[in-house]
Amino acid sequence: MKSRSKYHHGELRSALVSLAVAEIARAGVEKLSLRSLARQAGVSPTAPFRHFPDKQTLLAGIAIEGFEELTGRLTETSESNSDIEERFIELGTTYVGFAQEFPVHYQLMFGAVLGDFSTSKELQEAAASSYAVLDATLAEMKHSQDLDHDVATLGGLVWSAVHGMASLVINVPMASVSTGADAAPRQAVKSIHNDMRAGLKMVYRGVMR
Amino acid sequence: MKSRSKYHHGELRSALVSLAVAEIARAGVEKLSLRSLARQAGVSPTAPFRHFPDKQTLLAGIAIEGFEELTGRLTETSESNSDIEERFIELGTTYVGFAQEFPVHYQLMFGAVLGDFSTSKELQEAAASSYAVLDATLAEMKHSQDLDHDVATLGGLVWSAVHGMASLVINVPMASVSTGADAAPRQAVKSIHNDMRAGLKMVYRGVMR
DNA sequence: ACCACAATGTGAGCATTGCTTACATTAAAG
DNA sequence: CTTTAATGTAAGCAATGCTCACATTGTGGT
Repeated sequence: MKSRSKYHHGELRSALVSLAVAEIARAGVEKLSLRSLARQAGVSPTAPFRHFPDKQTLLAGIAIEGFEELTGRLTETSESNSDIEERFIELGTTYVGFAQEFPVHYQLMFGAVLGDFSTSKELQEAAASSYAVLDATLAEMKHSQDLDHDVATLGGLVWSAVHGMASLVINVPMASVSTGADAAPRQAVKSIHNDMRAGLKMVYRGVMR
Repeated sequence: MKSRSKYHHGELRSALVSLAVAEIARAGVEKLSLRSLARQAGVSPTAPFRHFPDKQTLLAGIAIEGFEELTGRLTETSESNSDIEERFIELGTTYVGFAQEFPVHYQLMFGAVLGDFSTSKELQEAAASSYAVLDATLAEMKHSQDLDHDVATLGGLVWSAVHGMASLVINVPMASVSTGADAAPRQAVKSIHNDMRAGLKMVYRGVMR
């Protein structure tokens, strides 16, 4: 039960994260203000500091939340696909799908705003968990398929392609550029996005013998 | 000749851009301060506003500078490679090479910090120029090679892979993560980076019939 | 050579921000 | 039920982005 007096918010931490994500989506990370978040949450300007030592850590919190969600999705995808090639491809679509649904999180997870992850052990671990799922699949492929390139190179290539797709789907700076004759790039992105499975298959076959 | 009195800086605009790039590389875009730049340039705190209406525009200026440099490099690469496949591959290495040498610029050009490009016509045009070079090569490939996929999809795939490589080479959040057993991702990136040509060839062959 | 004028830089100042420090209230544990 | 840790508040400081009124300088038209 909740006390009538709202001296204690009760869910401030998670409320701040949600509000921050919404604010970033609306106005960009550049104009995010802790005080504004506090106002929206109906709390004093200094209350947020009881949950995050500073602004950076609040942002890191969003990234951590993102990695946790991503890890969950990747794990689920991995477990529900026994065929290795199928799994490989589905992991890619899951990855890009996540980026689509959580653009703000993704941007914090892979953008340069957060700088080096070394400042937060929690962040490092959350990120490592996500990559562990991908690594596992890669390792299995190494044994179950005849690759003509080492797994490291394969991983880099695939990761590059998938990560690139995700980035483009999110940012698509071209959305504003391609208004006329130069609409090709945008269509390209849209196309590759619409037919992600085909795209990954192409990469896959470029690597396999 | 320069007047002895330095009431007028003379090169303030470009000086501010350089200083800003250095500052971002050192401390991140989050703690960039116009006043600090002014101090470093030895001018009053309000002087920068004579060259940029606001902070965002200063950042956009960096991105524009980046697109100009990139366009120049891509053009040069394109002109010095007559063979189409060779050109295709070299464009990719040039792209990633640029990202490596100008990480701050790249981050502003393709990150989410700048939001929608629609705020600056100059930015839109600078970006369009860069993509024009890639589009041209893609269009030529369509006619000189037998592709089993339309050029739009091909463009998206290649752009994704190259852009992804560039992003990873720059950010490599893993640089801090992979300190122990999970060093695989980093090696993957390093490998794909070291052997960029081979990587692009894989993609290329995945797409070609 | 002059001088009006646009370009560039200055100084003071305002609202807002991140963050600190000292204190208040509440929830939880003993 | 009391002690204590968790959580929130109030006041305040230095720094920032930006505006406005004013100063200085370079430049083009006569």
